[in-house]
Amino acid sequence: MKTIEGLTTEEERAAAIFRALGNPARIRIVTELARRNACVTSDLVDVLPLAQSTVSQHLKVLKEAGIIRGVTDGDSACYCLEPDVVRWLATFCTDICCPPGQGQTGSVAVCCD
Amino acid sequence: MKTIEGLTTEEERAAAIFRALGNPARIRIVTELARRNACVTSDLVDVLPLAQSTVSQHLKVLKEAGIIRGVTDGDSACYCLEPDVVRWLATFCTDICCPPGQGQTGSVAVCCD
DNA sequence: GCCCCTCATCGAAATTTTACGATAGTCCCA
DNA sequence: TGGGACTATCGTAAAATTTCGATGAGGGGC
Repeated sequence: MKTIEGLTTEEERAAAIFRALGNPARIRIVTELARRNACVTSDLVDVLPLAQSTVSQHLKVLKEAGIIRGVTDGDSACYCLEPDVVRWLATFCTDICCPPGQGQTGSVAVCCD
Repeated sequence: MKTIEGLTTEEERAAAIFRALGNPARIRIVTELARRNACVTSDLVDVLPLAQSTVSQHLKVLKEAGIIRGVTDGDSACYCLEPDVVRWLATFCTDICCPPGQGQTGSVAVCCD
């Protein structure tokens, strides 16, 4: 993938997070963490039809993107969401539709109809 | 990529949209469309350091994910955002942090500290 | 008609992602 | 000390993505 110069920090961050979330298994992990508040790896392995090593790999991707947090205390690992990041992402999406500083009710117009 | 059975429709849709947005060039296209409201392909080719065919490919991916709309009237092609989809995505993210039906101020707790 | 401009699609090469089994590390319990 | 449970990492094979140049389709102007 070619590097796009001139991207803002926000855009780069958003692309990285979107990429991490753009996989069915990882979406499932995130929604499962949201539902349970916290999971150990084996919980997620039970939920997903994937090998343990693959789930571990997905967890690594999510962790590197800052979407989840994980602490390995001894022999089990506890994962949970990083809610601030998901909230930041929601704001990023909202800002695309209703850019701040473009009028109070400003909303992106649809051009092609 | 393996299919994950048991995904909800929402999760599948979210994964598809996230995947489409998980690329710096496509994020740039989306923010550019948000800023200008509408662009023809050549506008975007000028903004991105990529070949015209590559930009066209990215536009196709975004269109197939339902994120943008494009009409080809004769010679030029006009693209714009599909704001409802982006708004839906923002709601999806918000719901992960603050799941509906889990108490009024319900927010995902952080487990690992 | 003929050429130019704009854009989409095709085919191919390089890179990245996805997935698995095998392996190694860490802790707990007997 | 030895074995079992739980995870992370490594190596690798298959699949998908990303990018480009070349080509094709469609309209407008000379």
